[in-house]
Amino acid sequence: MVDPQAPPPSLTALTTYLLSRTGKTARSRLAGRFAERRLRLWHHAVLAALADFGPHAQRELAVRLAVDPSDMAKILDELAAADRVDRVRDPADRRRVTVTLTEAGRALLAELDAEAAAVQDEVLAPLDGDEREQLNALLAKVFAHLTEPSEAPTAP
Amino acid sequence: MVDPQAPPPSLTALTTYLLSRTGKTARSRLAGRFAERRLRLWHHAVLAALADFGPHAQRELAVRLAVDPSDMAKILDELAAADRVDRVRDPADRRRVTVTLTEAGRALLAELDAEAAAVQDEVLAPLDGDEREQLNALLAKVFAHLTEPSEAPTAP
DNA sequence: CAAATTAGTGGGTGAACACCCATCATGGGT
DNA sequence: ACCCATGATGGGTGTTCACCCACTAATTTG
Repeated sequence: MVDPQAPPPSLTALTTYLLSRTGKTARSRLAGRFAERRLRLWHHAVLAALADFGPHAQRELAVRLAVDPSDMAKILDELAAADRVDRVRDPADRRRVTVTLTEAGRALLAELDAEAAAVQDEVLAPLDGDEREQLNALLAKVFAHLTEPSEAPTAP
Repeated sequence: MVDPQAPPPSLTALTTYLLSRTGKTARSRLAGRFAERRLRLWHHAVLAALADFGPHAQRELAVRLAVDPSDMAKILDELAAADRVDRVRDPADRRRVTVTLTEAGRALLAELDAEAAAVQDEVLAPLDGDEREQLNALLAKVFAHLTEPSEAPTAP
């Protein structure tokens, strides 16, 4: 009795295929949970960035997260409407808007972090603690390499 | 001098985040290469399934790859137009169409496999042979678990 | 002070994608 | 023979997503 749903072995033999598939389901499971709160993954990313790095000018946030500034404005609209962030004009440069995490925002972030951890537990269920560390270390290496593609020589 | 593009550490600490990001770039890099040939990832998957499992009824192909039958028809239209597959009506059941890989299809598959391997080499560049094996083994475990979610007890 | 630049915003576009439905031909069951 | 189920197909829908342009307000530069 062979599983008729089994994907072709020549694909499952590809690490990048497994990477892509598992990454996609992890992503979509978390997105599904967020959707119940009328939130998307970007909301989480923005809150996390604010918590990690402190207040940001809106444009800096957009650059950091590699989002179009126009899209960032919409994301912040939604977060601000729920009082998760404060947007105040920078008095020194009144074009700029400084975005700050509110207490409610910090609370929401904690909940979203918990959801993310729960999904991670689901996805990584078959791995024990050691294996999870290994996986994380390997992926961190790969990710670091992907985000720093151009390694310019240190200087003439 | 801090990289303003660096994602929040609280995200990069999540294995699922790394999984999702690296998977996404692997996917999109390969999709980009395929696009130069006017192909999409599904074309590769279909060819691989035919090579791995031999001729299929069209519907079985759709079920196996979890694609809507209607979309499968379109994919096969394109492959058949380029003579990569043969579609012949099953004489025993003339509703069915048996899909077979042609020689040209096999040749194309070899090229696409090579592209996939090349992308994989790019993505996994920072890992040595041992690490790649580890990563593949870990992901295979996770993937197997994700594709067999409901483990029903063997009998009442 | 005029001109060019930058920050934020609103609106719109187009590709990719997964889905769903209606239709037609065929086959099986009664 | 008739009715229902099935395989293939064409067409269409809605969503998500990244991206881009135009506009306003504010600042910097020459």
